Parts: sequence; structure tokens; C-alpha cells
Amino acid sequence: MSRPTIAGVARAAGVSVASVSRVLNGLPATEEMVERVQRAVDELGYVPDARARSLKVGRTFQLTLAVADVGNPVYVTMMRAVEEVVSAAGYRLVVTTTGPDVVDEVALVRGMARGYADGLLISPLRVDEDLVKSIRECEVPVVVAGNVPAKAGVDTVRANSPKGMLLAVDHLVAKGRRRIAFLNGPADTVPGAARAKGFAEALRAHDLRPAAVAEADDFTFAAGRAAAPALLNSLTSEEVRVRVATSSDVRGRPDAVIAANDLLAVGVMHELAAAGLEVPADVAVVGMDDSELAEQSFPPLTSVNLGSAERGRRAAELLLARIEDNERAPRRIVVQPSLSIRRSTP
Amino acid sequence: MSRPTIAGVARAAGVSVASVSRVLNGLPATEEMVERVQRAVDELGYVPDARARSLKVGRTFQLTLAVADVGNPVYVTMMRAVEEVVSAAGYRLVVTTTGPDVVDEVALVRGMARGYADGLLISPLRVDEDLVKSIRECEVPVVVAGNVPAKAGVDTVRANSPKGMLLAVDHLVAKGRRRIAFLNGPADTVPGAARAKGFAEALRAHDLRPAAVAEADDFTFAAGRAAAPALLNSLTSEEVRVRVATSSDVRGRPDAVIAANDLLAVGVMHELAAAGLEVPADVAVVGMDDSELAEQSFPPLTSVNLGSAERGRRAAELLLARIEDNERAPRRIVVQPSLSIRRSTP
DNA sequence: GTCGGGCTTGTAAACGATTACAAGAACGAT
DNA sequence: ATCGTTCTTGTAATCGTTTACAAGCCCGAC
Repeated sequence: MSRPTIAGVARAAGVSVASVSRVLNGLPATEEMVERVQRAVDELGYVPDARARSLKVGRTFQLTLAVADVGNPVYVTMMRAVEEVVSAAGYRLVVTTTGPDVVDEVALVRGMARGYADGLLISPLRVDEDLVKSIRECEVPVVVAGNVPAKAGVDTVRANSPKGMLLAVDHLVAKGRRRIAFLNGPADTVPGAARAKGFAEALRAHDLRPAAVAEADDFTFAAGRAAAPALLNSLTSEEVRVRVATSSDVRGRPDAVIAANDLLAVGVMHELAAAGLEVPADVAVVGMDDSELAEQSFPPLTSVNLGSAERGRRAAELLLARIEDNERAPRRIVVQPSLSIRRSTP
Repeated sequence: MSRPTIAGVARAAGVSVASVSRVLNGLPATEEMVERVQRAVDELGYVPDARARSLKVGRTFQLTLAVADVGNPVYVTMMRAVEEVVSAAGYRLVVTTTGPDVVDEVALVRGMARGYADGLLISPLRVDEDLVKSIRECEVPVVVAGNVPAKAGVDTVRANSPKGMLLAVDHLVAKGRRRIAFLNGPADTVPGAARAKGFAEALRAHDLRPAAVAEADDFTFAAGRAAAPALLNSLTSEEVRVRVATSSDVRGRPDAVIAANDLLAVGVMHELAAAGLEVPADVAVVGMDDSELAEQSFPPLTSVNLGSAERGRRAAELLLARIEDNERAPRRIVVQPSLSIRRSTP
């Protein structure tokens, strides 16, 4: 009844456990030996126990991908890319969710003792001393998809948010928009900070001033909707000021909104529609991540492709390489963005 | 340099490995013993090896959730629910993707030898003899979120698609729609077959005939868009017929479309917009699954809630119960649907 | 004072694989 | 015929835990 072990197979085949193991691992053996073992294996339906195997060989053949929110479509893109690379290398991918708090991430990395997986690929929203420390001390190789200080000495693959932001602003400006607003996620997150900085720089490069800036509580659709009214209210007060000052065209109601990710952008579009404003005629909207949601949303969302698929792929490759050789110098890869233009911009 | 083992801790604390193990597992020990072990553990930063532990105790404390497509938002809902239940019970959740083919599912179940996880929760798109057989023979408990024959003797949690379909049709009829079309996913899948049947029954219950039926290659957004023209073409030919026949109001261009899931529904909405038709004024659209996408889409999508969160929760509970007691009689739970009305219907 | 009972702790045998090492078989060359 | 080489196979140690069992200790009761 109980599952057969290698000893059972050996007994059934009338050979030693070592021989069974050898046949199963493709080591040289005689025709007849292979034949006998194979028959016994088939007959008993034997499958090697992964636990025992990994205890002995010191590897689990599992890799963990930790993301903050499975509901964020950007992780779908990334996950697909990671999955492809790691499964080609013979690993199983384990996906876990950390939630938005850095303490959860630290706990995950700490608890990531050897034995659960052979490597960890983490995309942290917030980074602090503790997290960096726990990553350095982690017993298994860790690759970060995101931005951690170079001195952490860890492999990283990150996006170039400022450049991406510039692409978005370039595009909007080329289409004649000058009153550009920004809906960020939490500014105390790594991507939030990077995008805030990028937005400011990009506007400066065009000699523009932000039409409005708001900050959502989270990188989610709901938070985007919730924060949008603040953006809309600030529009209103801008409008008031315009009427008083009759200023240049850089004042007045924003004619474009850039959101820090696609979920927020879609949230904004809903609120714009609720306010009776048309996209892109009245207000153009640009998202970031170029996730599947960008093409599914209506109108389809112009979005900055921050290379999530490529980041996933490169990060997975880095992880595999480090598992191979833990002494190699840490690499820091930056993936360049591109812009996917769709109908939410003119 | 290398990771400390329980033997190292024992040496450092000047006690036996058994004592260390006992302290770590909370078995009775003297104050002083606990103290010494604890200090040694802290000092060395010892963490038990999960592999060795699970080899000995025969459990991995991991549960696997296998879904067909991580990009389908319905699985996000389900995954969240499952995660909550299993992590409360002290298990880690491993999510894997099977792809749309039944052979992949069979391979997954077969390869699910004890040692990778303590249980499997699978939501198969297609079910055949082989799959049922592999599930019955699987060494770890398996719970199916979906419909498999009762004779398979396996715990299942499934949705009530026909009832859900009826809710959708009831709603559309109540709003005065009579020319109802249906965009299904592949009819050779379990949900595809159930929904086709449900749609036919629901229309019959209202003495209506289908305005049009089309079948997408997949339950994805892209497949939905690709299949929509077929639906639209059939609309056109219907329209032609109407012009010729001046028939009753059950003929003519569909004034409502029900899609077999939210992704397909959103795909249809895109094509409707491209054809210059307004939702819901010209055509009402109803999706199924009531996933996050339903509220994110524009207009927000009326969708049949097939209870994915509850299904996930119940399935996880069933799995935990079966792990507890593998002899209990298999249960077959059916979760009742409800309708989430949004603005894609009048 | 001795003996039995209850605790605490240590010794050693698992769990199910892989693999170093040694022994045995086969075979060609001298 | 004997020796050495090579190839195959088996024996046993090992990975890092848990846990059954035994041994030792302290204590109170007779």
C-alpha cells in the first residue's frame, strides 16, 4: 500500500539499491541491469522521494519568486519570464506573496533557510537596512529585481524609471500636452521614489512644471481610484487660479496624467470618466509597466514598458549563474525602457 | 562558514542533539536546558534544515496549487483565498502553471510524488480518463476545483455554471434584452462544456433562441478578441436576415453578449467598441468569474460571481481535512453563484 | 537505607536517497 | 595459464533531522 522506496525496487529487481540509483540517474550499466530495474520501477510505480534526494545532494531544485501582490499584472509578465528560464534549467518555481511591508520581506528572506529552495528572486517594494542585511546573510543565493544600494553586493536587475518617465513626457509633449499631472504610488517605496524623481527630472528637461501630483496608498486599482479625486481637486483649484491669472498654457487643468503603474492609471481613467472627461481628448493617460492590463483596458493604455519580462528573464539567469558559482562578482543590470503607444494618448 | 547543523548546536551548548531537537520542538525540558540551547542557537544563527526535517517527519509543509494560466485574474482571487487558509494552517503555498493541455496536468499529478508537497489543489481545464486515473493513484491527497465524475472518488469543489448562466440571462431579460449571444471558451474544456449547456438551458427557460454563439480558442483576452469578429459577422448575417424577414424581436442583431469569463468579455467589449457599438446601450455585456478585471474594465463589467474565492477557501479546507484523515469519504461541494451588476448592462 | 517511580537526558536507529570504495567478473595480452 | 586492466555491482557511510529506548538521577515512601 505504502509508497515503494528504492529498497523495494532493488528487492523486486533482485539487485542492490546502488544499482537502482545508478540506472535511474543514467550512470553506465549493462543492458540487462537497466532492463530489470526499469521493469521493477514500472511495476511498482516507483518515483524517487524528492526530500531524501535533496537532503543527500544538497539541492531542492526549487527556486522561489517573491512578489508583493499577485494581483498586480506586472508580476504576471515577470513570472512568465522567470518560469520559462528556470523550468528550462530544470527547476520548479515557487511563487509566494510578501505583502507590502518590509518586515514581511525580511521574514521571508530570513526564513529562507537552505532547504526550502536553492535560490530566491525577490522584488521588494521597500528596502531598509534590515532587508539588505538579511539578504547578505541569506544562506541561499538571492537576486533582487529592483533597486538596492550597490554596497549591498547583491545581484540586481532593475528598470530605468527616470528614462521611462522621460519617454512618457517626451511623447505627451510631442502631442502638444503641457499640463502634465502625476499619480504616484507610495513615495516611500523604491519604485515610488524612483518615479517621483524621474517625473520631476523629465518635466525639468522640458522646462515644465507639474500640473498636479498625488500619491496613492498602494500600487493597486482601488488606491488609484481613491487617490484620483485628490488629483481632480487639485485640477479644480488650478483651474480657479487660471481664471484669475489668465496665465500661459502651462497653467490650467491638466491635459495629461502619468501614473506610476498600470493599475493606478486604470483607476484614474475610471475617475476621469466619472468626472465626464474624455480620454485622450480631454486628458491623456500614460501608465507604466505595459502589463497585460494596458491592452485590456479601455481605451487601451499607452504605457511605459519597463521591461518586466526582460527583467524577469535576466534576473532568473543571474540567479542560476550564482547558484552555479557563488563567488562571481555581483552584477547590476539595468534594463532600458520603451514606450508602448496606445489609444489613451492622442 | 558553512551552515550550522543541529550537531554543531549540540556541541556548542554542550548537550546532545536529541535535547536540542526537543527544545526546538517545544517538548518538555528544564529551564536551564532551554536556556543553553537557545543561546547556542542564537549565537550560531541555526535554522533547522527543512529537507532533513521533512524527510524524517514525512511532510514538507508545502501545498501545491496548480492553475492553467497565471494571467487569468480569476486565479488571483482563488489564489488569495487558498493562500489565506493554508498559511493559517502553517503550510507554504506553491503555485505552478500547467498550461491548457491535459497531458501537462497529468504529468504534474504524476510527478507530484510525495516529497514535493503534502497535497495538491488542481483546477483542470480539461479532464480525461488519464487525469482521473493519475489523481486516484496520486500519493498525496488531491482536491479538484472543478468538475470530475463522482466515480473518481475525489474531493471536489465546483461552481454552478448553469445557475450562474441563468442569473445572467434572467438579468438581461429583466432589462428587456431578448437577442442574447454567447461567447464561449473552448467547448472541449470542462468549464466550456458546462457553460454551453448552461446557456442553452437558460435560454430555453425563457423561451428564447440564441442570437449567436462563438467559441474562442482559449479563455484569454486575445482569444476573445479574435473570436469576437465571428460573433459580429454572425450578427451581420442576422441583421441581413432581419431586414429580409422583418421578424419578431427575437431576431436581429444581438442586444446582449454573455462571455464565458471576464477576459473574453473584455475582449468582446473591445471589438464592440471597434465596431462602433456602445455598451450597454447597443449591446449589454456580461462576464463570468467576477474577477478583479470586472471592476477594472470600462465600463465596469456585470459579471457572474461563480464564487472563486469561496471555492478556493473550501477547496483548501477540504485538502487540509484530507491530509488530516485520508480515509474520510470524498466530499463534493457546489458553490452557488451570484450576480455582480455593474455598468456593462443597463 | 533501600527501593520504586517519575523526570530528564543521551545513544542510536531510523527516514530514503546518493556515492566512495572495494570486491568480483570478464577479458585480452603475454 | 597467469596477470593486469577495465567494467560492473554491492556494501556501507552519509546527508540533518526526529524519536524510541535506555540509562541516570532525584525524590519520597516504606
